[in-house]
Amino acid sequence: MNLVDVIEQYIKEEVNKCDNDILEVKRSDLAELFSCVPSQINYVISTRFAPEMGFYVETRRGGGGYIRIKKIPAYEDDIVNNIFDKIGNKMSQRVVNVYLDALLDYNVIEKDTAKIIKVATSDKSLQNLSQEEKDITRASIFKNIILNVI
Amino acid sequence: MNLVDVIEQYIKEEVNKCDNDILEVKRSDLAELFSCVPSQINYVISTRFAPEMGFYVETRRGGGGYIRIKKIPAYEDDIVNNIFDKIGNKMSQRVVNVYLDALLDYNVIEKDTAKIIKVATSDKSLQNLSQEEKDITRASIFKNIILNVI
DNA sequence: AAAATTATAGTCAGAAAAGGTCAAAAGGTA
DNA sequence: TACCTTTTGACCTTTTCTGACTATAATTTT
Repeated sequence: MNLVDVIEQYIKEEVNKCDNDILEVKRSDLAELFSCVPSQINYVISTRFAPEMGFYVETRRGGGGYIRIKKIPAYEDDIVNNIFDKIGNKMSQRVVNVYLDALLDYNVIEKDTAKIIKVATSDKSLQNLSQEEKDITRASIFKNIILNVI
Repeated sequence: MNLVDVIEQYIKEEVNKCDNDILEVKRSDLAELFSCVPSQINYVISTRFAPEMGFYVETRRGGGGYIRIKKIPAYEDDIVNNIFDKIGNKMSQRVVNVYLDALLDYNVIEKDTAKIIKVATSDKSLQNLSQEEKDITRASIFKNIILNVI
């Protein structure tokens, strides 16, 4: 497993441990913990904790600076509609996973179903298409499944 | 025996040795092991480990990249095997339905799964694509899901 | 209060570490 | 010979990691 993956997993676990799903850390502490340069942490944050991946990140520089990572709460009431509304006409594979996780969290779908949707919308299944077409098709498939199956 | 065949056999043995029949290797390691160019490995994968042959292959580029080869056990089933033999790289919506009915008939898949496949491969879900792209993508989604649910 | 210092975090470009593609050359076979 | 399969290599793309330099906030000094 890559360093990014290790750090990503660590942060996710820590976030889950926290009340309100808000974690506050010092970038330099993380860097030290994983023996890497501080900018590696920025790399992890930007590739794995972007808003479209279901996280809000706030930071502050200077003395007492921090990185605050918050899991975006899924709205319990009518999560399906909420997700549907948030979907634009393009979706990356990662974003699909974020929503599937949320749907699983709230027991809207089962693990097997999530797996099937994941495969249906995977880059692998859409491999003959360009990146743009992949993302558009993914969003379309996902929406249709939500409307017709869930 | 050709190099392709040697590598094919090696991979098959290794996959069998693995738990869950999932093998993860580095392309460069394989290439080194068999003293060949890395792209030879791609040749082996694409000619011997295609979905039609009962394998599911995922890869990842970049640092820490890999090739993951998964054997689909149920592929030994005659029904599945037969269907895969017949599917080309394009499928119309009608053909998808025919095969779904067959798979349902033989209890290879469940009703819910069939429904998701039907929606995912519908013209509606693929509406942004040309007819040709629709049919290719449909076949790809169909194969990938079947390989992952049976 | 202003200036200097210290403590953080951010940015960006380039190196490194993979895997992918495609076409040409080589080898076999009907 | 004509065709199909295999092998090779040059070039491409993606992902990760590193480090030099920049920006901002708090604290200390003058």
